[in-house]
Amino acid sequence: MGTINSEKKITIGDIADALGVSKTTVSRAISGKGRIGGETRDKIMQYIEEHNYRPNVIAKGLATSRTYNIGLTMPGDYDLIDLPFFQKCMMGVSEMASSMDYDVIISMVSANDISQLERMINNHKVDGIILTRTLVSDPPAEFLKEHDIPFVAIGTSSDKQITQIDNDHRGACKELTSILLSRGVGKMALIGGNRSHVVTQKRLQGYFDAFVDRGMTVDNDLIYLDIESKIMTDKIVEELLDKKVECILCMDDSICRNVLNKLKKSQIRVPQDVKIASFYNSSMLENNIPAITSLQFDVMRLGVVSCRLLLEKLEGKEVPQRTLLGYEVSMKESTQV
Amino acid sequence: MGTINSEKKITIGDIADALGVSKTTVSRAISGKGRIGGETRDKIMQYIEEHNYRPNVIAKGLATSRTYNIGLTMPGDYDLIDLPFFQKCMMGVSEMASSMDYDVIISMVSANDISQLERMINNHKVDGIILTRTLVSDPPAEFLKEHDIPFVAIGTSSDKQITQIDNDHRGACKELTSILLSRGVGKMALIGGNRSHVVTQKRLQGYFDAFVDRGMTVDNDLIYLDIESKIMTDKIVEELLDKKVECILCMDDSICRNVLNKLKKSQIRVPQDVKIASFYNSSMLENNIPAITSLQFDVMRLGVVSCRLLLEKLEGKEVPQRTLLGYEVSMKESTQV
DNA sequence: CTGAAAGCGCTTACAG
DNA sequence: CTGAAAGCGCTTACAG
Repeated sequence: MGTINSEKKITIGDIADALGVSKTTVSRAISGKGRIGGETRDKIMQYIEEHNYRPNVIAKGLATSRTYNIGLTMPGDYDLIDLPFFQKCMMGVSEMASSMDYDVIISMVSANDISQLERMINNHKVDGIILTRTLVSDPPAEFLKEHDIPFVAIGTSSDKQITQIDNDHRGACKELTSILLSRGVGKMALIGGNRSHVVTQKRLQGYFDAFVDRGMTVDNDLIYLDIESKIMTDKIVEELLDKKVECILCMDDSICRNVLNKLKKSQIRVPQDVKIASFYNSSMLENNIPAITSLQFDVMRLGVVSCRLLLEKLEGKEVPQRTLLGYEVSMKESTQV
Repeated sequence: MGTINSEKKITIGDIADALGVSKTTVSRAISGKGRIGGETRDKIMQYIEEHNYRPNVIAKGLATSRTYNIGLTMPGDYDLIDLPFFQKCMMGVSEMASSMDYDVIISMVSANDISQLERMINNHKVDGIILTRTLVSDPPAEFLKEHDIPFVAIGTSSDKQITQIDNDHRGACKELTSILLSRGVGKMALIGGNRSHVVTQKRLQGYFDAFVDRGMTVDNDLIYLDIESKIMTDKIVEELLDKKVECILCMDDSICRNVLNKLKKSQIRVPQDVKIASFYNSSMLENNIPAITSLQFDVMRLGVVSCRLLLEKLEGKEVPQRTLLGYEVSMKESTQV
């Protein structure tokens, strides 16, 4: 370990001097661009290897006006911070970026404060951006478009100009609903969040798709959206129990948890008295007793793929405007007949 | 918005030309370093304001051999990814960094793979590092020490050379234990995780402190450490019930959840049959029915403070080797007498 | 108080 | 196949 720090920060110039070649030649050996003799290159590469030379990415960036950094937005809202979704995305992004010798800079944004994002752009700290969610009115996306910054978004947007990567929520919801219908679960309620979220619409469509597919009609009285509080959830669950539903489909794990709590308080048993399933997974639900039937999405892959697409975009390649990733349906005790 | 992009990337040279001064002078006006005439400065600052000039941080970095980036390690282990702890730390770090015009680059590390960290350092992408946890044998910390990279660590380490920021776990555990003892809860078990983790030791000490303080003796038969699985937890809970404990103290929220699940399966009521408390908070426990008594730590502040200390260190200031942050004891239904 | 010049460590036409 | 030179956008002794 004494050797590690013995010769510090050797530069392209040092190599050139040591080997009696020009800096240009060294640069070419490293980048692989431009013609260079095989012998010369080998000599240089060997020296680099032996002396553990690492190019200064900052200097390279200044010369090529690139940073080899990509920005990743993370939600700054306090209520979202608990969701492992964003952390898993980040893992995927980081893994892919790292493998391509890029680094990822994070930026906390909320709907009404994108100042961190602005700073990052204005300071020219990144080559491109990954947005970890899409909004109906999307200030971060608007800002990036105005400033001509390459970016991709995890999520779905109606804006055709935005490169999007998302799970196939619609297809997944359709499949889960279908499976339950095929098992004879008829009176099936659906409760979900903000209907102005794109994902809410997708889930709703999937639910409808399943009924249409089987030639059945949806009972609109069993659909409740825009649920925003535990209190609302409690009230709705009571209504649903009065209506004697057989199953409650929850659009996400958070709503599902609230439903489960309410049922517990009301001493209703799952799945004996009512079945439960969730259109989104989380470890919380898996660990529940009974385990909850839910859709499983590979969130880390979402990060990997979106990072790959952004990097391709930065290379000037064409990328598909929308990429849909798969899912799994995980049937558990909570929907057992 | 047409104006936003109309004149792109103006440089210090452009300003100098436009105003008939030298680049040196412009640089001085911006940095505030070196003598400069009031009028000249005002003129330059006004121009900057009007033309929305933003210095190129990369170029500045190359000239000063700084990056204005700090690195933040995040655990790459899949089992830790669900913990909101790291995300909250990140929020705090990001907020402080941003306010000082620094950016934060993330790096996923696990005990047996610090290659991302190495890359970041070798590529000279950051000025310093924040480690979000400490390990008994700590490869990331060792690496940083060898390479002389300034860093601080969130957590506690026996290595006196490491600048550490941590919650006062010992004090907090002592206080919660004390409160319960003072309420007459006598037969109180303690169960926790890996005893080679520093935090486990701190919590254990706090528990002992409380007994010693009140002149009571600890029953070692009620202490179980190195719990690593649900199965172990289940077995231990059974033993504890046989021993007729009045209360089970869980060292963290994850263990606590497993205990609660086991109790539920065994139809043991909380708090009527046995009381429960946790030495660590999480929204999961707050939302539990009944709500669980626990220690509350302000994790975001941990991030803010550690970032502030790192930045001070980078300025060459002396910082305390160890900083302890406060806590709150949150008494809930689960320990009601 | 102000400026010309060198330098940070790389890349890349251009010329040979 | 190789090199001298200019340039990326800043900073900072040094000289005036």
